Amino acid sequence: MSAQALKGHLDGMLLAALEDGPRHGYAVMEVLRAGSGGRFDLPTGTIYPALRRLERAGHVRARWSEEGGRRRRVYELTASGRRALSDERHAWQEFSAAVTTLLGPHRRPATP
Amino acid sequence: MSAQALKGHLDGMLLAALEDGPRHGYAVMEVLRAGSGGRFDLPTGTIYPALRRLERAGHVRARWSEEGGRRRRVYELTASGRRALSDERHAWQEFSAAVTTLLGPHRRPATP
DNA sequence: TCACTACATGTAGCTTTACTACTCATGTCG
DNA sequence: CGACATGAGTAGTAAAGCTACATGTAGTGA
Repeated sequence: MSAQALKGHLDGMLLAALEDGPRHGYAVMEVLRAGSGGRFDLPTGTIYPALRRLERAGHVRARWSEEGGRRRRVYELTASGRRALSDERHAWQEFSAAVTTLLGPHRRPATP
Repeated sequence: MSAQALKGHLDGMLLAALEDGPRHGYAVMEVLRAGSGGRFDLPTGTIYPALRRLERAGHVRARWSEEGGRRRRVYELTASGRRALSDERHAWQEFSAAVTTLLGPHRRPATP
């Protein structure tokens, strides 16, 4: 997977990972890894700053939770986050359709 | 379209635009615009540096052409460029499948 | 007990890549 | 003549993910 292939598409996936309920960062990381068949095995240096970005943007709300001596930062979608997710889904459909069209498949010239 | 949605995917599309024969930069630009239904209306500041990048990488070969007082820089795929295009197509399929899976569609909870 | 691994969060600095905002030049159409 | 499409290019900027690190707890196996 190219280094910056997911530039601009990560936020949508993070929001989607939070759609079914609040999750903490590490869990979000595993959702991405599992849901992509291991292709998106993102380092913590990617995931945590991205979540903070979404928090600053008002798309998620965060709180600390302590369970069994384990502190976790739990993120939850806001209304704005749901709207953003919907927008991202729409944008992704348009984007991926356009790229798929432009990228081929290679139609080899007819040999009559 | 999000500002840097195509980070990392542009090169493949440029290579694809050159697959059916040599083209100059401006023509490549129009292939992307037309082929995306107007969604990828990229500024020259994006397209020309990108083509030079591909040239440096050895994926395209460039030459000057003069027609009717109009100088054009014509780009052509190299063997390495064809390999790269094939790789990009494969990477795109994996990538887009993973994103599509992760992004949804939203399965709303059953209401029995 | 000690080491190692999984869990859990985070930051500083780097790199890549596309975008903005220009410059320069020719041909054509009103 | 002026505006616009064609055609190529650069300098500087911003964004976003990655690398490499720091920090700490809990569990597991030797």
